[in-house]
Amino acid sequence: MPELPEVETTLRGIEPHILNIPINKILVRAKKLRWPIPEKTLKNNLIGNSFYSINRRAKYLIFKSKLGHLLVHLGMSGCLKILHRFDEPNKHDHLDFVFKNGTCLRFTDPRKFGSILWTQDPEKHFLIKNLGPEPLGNSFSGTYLFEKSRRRKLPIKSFIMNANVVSGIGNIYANEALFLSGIRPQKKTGTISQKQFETLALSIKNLLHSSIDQGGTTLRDFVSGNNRPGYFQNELLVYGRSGKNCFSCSSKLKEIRLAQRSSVYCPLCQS
DNA sequence: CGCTGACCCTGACGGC
DNA sequence: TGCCGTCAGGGTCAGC
Repeated sequence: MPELPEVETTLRGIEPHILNIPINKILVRAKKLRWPIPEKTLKNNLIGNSFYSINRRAKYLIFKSKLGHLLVHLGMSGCLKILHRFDEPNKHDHLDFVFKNGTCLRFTDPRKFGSILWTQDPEKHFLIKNLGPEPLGNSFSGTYLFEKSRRRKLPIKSFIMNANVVSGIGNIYANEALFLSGIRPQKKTGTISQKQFETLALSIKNLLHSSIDQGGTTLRDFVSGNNRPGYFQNELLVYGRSGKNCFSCSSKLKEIRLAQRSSVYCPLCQS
């Protein structure tokens, strides 16, 4: 399941196989995911047309074509795969783009929390326009977080997981980044110093970079677009390790729930 | 405006 | 073996 590095890995995996190849067929097998799939619009605009680029914004993939743009979000359980020849779809294979050369781009999503949408102007789309800066971009920094955080009372973990503050930090990386920064997930956002925010912003950038380098985090059966699994799960320090010993000080890691998401931290290393 | 909790959906897993 | 409750990597939205 996709966090930002998985989405980036997916982009890099599928991009070489589909750019500038005309689309022959679009097969839609689900009526709706998070929102209804705009089947007619997709067919009217994309059949005979092709994608000239794919970009990522937060966890959205934007497939650009000359008539408009396809917006894809993988939700909790979605993935995109390249098939070099057409295979019979399984239960949760909701959408296929079949290209002129026989390549098939297939969207699979058991939980149907993903999104398939069409837009003329991604920057103005309601799901994109309020997103905060990219965590790997230049405008995301400790100073930015500090200024945005004053008088905020919510837990720091909820703050950095809010896509309007910074886009693309999911539960795994929020837990990991707070551990690396020595900050407890439940600490009130407004009480955190500028220096701590500098550490946190840097931790987030380092974490995401190294995860992307390793092809993302694979839990259960996530497979990137080029069918290679990621290896970052071997490096997780706190996520999924509740009750186990801290790698740094050997204390027993604690788990609490914040906004219905599991939050694991070291009671000694994080304060 | 800021924040919390309910909700969308399917599948896996543990306890009884 | 099956039934039930809980949990899962995301995100929106109503309501206080």
